[in-house]
Amino acid sequence: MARDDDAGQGRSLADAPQVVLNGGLRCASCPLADCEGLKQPAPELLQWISAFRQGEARFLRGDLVFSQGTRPRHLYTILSGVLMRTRLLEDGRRQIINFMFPGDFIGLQAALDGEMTHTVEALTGAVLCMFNRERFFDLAAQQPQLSFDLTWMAAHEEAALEEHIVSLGQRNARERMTALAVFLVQRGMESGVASDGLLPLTVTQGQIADMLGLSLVHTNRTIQALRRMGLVDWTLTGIRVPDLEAARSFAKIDQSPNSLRPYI
Amino acid sequence: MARDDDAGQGRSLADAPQVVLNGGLRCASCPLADCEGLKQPAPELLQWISAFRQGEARFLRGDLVFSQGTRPRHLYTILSGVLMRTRLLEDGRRQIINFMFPGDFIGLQAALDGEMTHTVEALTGAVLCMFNRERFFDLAAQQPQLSFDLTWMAAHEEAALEEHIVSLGQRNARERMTALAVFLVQRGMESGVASDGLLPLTVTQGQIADMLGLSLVHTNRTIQALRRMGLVDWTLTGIRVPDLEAARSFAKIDQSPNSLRPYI
DNA sequence: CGTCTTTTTGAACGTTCTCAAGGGATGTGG
DNA sequence: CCACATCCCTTGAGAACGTTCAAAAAGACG
Repeated sequence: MARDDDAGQGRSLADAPQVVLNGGLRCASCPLADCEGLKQPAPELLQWISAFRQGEARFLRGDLVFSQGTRPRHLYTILSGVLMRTRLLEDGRRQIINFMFPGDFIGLQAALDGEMTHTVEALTGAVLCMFNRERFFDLAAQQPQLSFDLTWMAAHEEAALEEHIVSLGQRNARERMTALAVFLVQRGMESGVASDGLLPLTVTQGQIADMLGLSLVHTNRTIQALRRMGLVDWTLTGIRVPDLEAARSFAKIDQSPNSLRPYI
Repeated sequence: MARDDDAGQGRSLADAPQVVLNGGLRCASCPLADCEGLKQPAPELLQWISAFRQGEARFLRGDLVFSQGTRPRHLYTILSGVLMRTRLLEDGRRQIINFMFPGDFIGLQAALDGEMTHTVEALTGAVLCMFNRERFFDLAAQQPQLSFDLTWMAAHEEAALEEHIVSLGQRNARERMTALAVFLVQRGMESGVASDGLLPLTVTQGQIADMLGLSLVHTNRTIQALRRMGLVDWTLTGIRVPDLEAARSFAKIDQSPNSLRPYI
């Protein structure tokens, strides 16, 4: 309802991202190792991962990591940066499905099915850890803990989408936007990207509109309303939620007890 | 927006469902073995499953299999029947997340996290195959194929929710309802529950409203509109979509190539 | 036959959308 | 340094879609 075009301001898939074959950071110095919100892999699993990883890929804001309908050759773990998953209807309407933070695994669905049902676009500069898609599951079969973690991640992504469905189905514009802001800030804090109720992240109002299923105009008015109410201050440069508890109660979010998130 | 109460017309969780310990059908005569839409487990996996299963549980329409906020002791595979997953907000608003058909696995998220984030309710009489939650993952670790199937199922459920998010975010009432009808009929045909564009299934308009995030009144008017248009004929006793292709094109659904669904 | 649930209808109201236009910031080329 | 283009945000006003309240009709069930 909001989008005219937009997607693809950055380099498209055709322009290869900057790839560093195994020369980049090794797992021993993985930036995710310091992240508090993450469950660190056991030494032997780490070793396996280390042997399997192919290198890193760097993307700029606006770059597409995957494109809906294509068959990707790689799987990725986000080392740094924030990305989003979007889905296009034939007539150009666009829906943002979810956002992805450091530690998240990208491409699981494609790895199983072959063809992407959505597009993944970088919202900030991003560094991803590359894996080969072909051999992934054969090798995963030898690592029960890894299979378990994969299942865990898929199940939790599902839970996040559930929450999102509740938002779209039952909440009005203000509640919806508040719920999204709280979700993002919280998720950012778990990933060490946000702190103190502030997540520095460039999201345009057009993108917010596509995430919430609202028109651009109404999105703008809702942002202003929440700002006046002191609940959420969302600007081009970041999201601030001064009182998370107040925001949660306003949007009727029930705080889910979050266990430690594994990563690969 | 629609619900007053409703949930729990049947027996609640307190009233135990009818449970048949291993006396019921054995895997050798599993009703799912004949289902065309399902990928049959390999013999050795089947044997493992057979040893692990605890029996069957039978539920009536309206019975709750799981209740939001509780810690279930069992996991289930649906042998027959149709169920739905719903989520309640504090203030009583309810959102139906998805429907579940024979072959679907129930309780994965709870198995990982302990606490249910949603309720599962039987829409028809249902027979479920019971597994013990505690030992499930220990044993699954010994069956790589099983781990893979679990990941597959979680990833695909995620894809279904994605589609649902697109509906809620981007489609208007008519498109939304058409998309849901097509999804259900198609899913029913894969499970052998529906045929010829007709799915016999008792869903009240109140439930449809909660699934689509619409008010009861508007749901009713939308049903009538779609009936007049000859696209979807949805009554208390079933859903009929005379021309699936026309309906798909109206709702802008891109036919996803569906691979065979595994089950446990 | 009476009760309960579900569907249907009317009418007023409110949220959200669309159309239309203007303004601020940033960047590029002349 | 200015002119122009682009992107994003902002505002106004009317229309459309969807909600709420209220009540009645139609089925389902014992």
